[in-house]
Amino acid sequence: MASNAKFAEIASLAGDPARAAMLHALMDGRALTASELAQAAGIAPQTASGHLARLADAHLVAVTKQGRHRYHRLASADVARMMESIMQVASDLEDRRRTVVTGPRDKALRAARTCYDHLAGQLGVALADGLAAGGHVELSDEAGLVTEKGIALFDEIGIDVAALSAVRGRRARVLCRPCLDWSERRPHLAGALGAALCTRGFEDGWIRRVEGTRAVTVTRKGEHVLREVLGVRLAAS
Amino acid sequence: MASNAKFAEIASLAGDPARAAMLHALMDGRALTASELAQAAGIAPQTASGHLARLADAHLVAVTKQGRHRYHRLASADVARMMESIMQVASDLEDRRRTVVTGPRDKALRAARTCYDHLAGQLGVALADGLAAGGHVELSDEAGLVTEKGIALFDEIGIDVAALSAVRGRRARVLCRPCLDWSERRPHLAGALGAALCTRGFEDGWIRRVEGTRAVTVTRKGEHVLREVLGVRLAAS
DNA sequence: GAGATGGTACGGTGAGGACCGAATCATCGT
DNA sequence: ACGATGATTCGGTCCTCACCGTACCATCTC
Repeated sequence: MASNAKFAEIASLAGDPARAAMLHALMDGRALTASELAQAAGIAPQTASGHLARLADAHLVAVTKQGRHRYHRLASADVARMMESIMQVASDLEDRRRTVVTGPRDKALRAARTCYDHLAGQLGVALADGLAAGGHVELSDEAGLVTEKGIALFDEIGIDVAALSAVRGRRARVLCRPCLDWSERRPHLAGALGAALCTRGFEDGWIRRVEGTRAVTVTRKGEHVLREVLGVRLAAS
Repeated sequence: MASNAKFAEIASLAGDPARAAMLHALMDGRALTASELAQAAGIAPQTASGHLARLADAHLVAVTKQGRHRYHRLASADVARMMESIMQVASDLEDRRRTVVTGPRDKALRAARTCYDHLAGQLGVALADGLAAGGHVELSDEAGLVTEKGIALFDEIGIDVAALSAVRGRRARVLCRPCLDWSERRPHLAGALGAALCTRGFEDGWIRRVEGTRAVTVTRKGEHVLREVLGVRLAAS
């Protein structure tokens, strides 16, 4: 099969530690400059430049030129999904080998972070659990759906579920994808709905980015909304 | 983050052409011997042995010793999903570069093949389309669900949907995962339901494996069942 | 214009690893 | 027990590629 070569090419590109670190840094969905990515990977700018050229050539990252800066971002949601699925296998491996203890530096990341365009970590899982417990979504390891009740709830907070995808069924809509969380090993919300919730959260000030990382913090306002409206039960931090 | 190293390790393992070919050969879900995999990858047995040891160490493949043979299979559905997601990105790349013409040797594979534990290719897509058109499942790019009507239909052909997963909702069940087809670029059925349909197809003689490949053929009986019961419209081959 | 900063080619060095030949171990058939 | 077959280990060769020093191009600032 001809595509075996392409397969190996893609996997190999993601398989270099430096490139993996750069791709990892882009997983929050933002666009970063070449220098920032070089620093994230801990390599010299020239080296990073070479790597980024290869990643762009393979359409793993997209480049936007802006003045003397070149902004790099993940090329598509497909790439992000690929990264997630590799992370899933990698964290499985980590578990089986039972080597490292949870690094204290990861604490903020494990509590709440963005994963490309949606929320992950304990917050992401708690959000998914809360919505599932309230009967607003139904989730399994492999698929998910929004219920009628969920459609009403999301409408309340300004998310038009119908607009998120072509209308299909009447009773329920299929546009919420479960995404196994590598730190919690439980599904959280991804897909169009997960992205919309995350965006809404930033816009309405429920959550805020921690400068320079994928971690996010929940604001006081956010605590209230999450608990009262979305049924999220957050462990005391 | 500590898991970056593991990530790179996994991706790097999948990124070698020889190992990629072996993993590819295992994508039909069967277990193959070391020699068979060596031949599939076009390398000497000693080389394959080394590769397989590394793949097993990273828990990408699982090994079953049986007499003087050692059978290797994909370690988990997670690994298969990872492969699929990489294939997705790789086929995207292939499209954009517009280099190769569809190889004539791939014809059988494009028509109908297994993808780990479910059906793919034109057959897989047509099956998904037929079930969706009949209102038995609802599919989007990111999620899928089985309708009440679908539950009844699958019960008719001997698939107990309730038994496939823990019971959650009443109206619909979420255990059918869409899986983008790399050759058709349309979703087909994966997940527990996709696997069950594929198994049922082999057991009841609707489809048959083509020796030594992932391709499958539809039997005369299968044509009938697919058309009359499942609403599949197959293009004349 | 001159200087500063982000980013990109080019060349050489060094390490990791893919590969196979030869030898060894394990298991099956007779 | 003996040869045949599947599979692994060891040793050595070769090549790819990640990395950075140096030099160069592009853009912004003054």
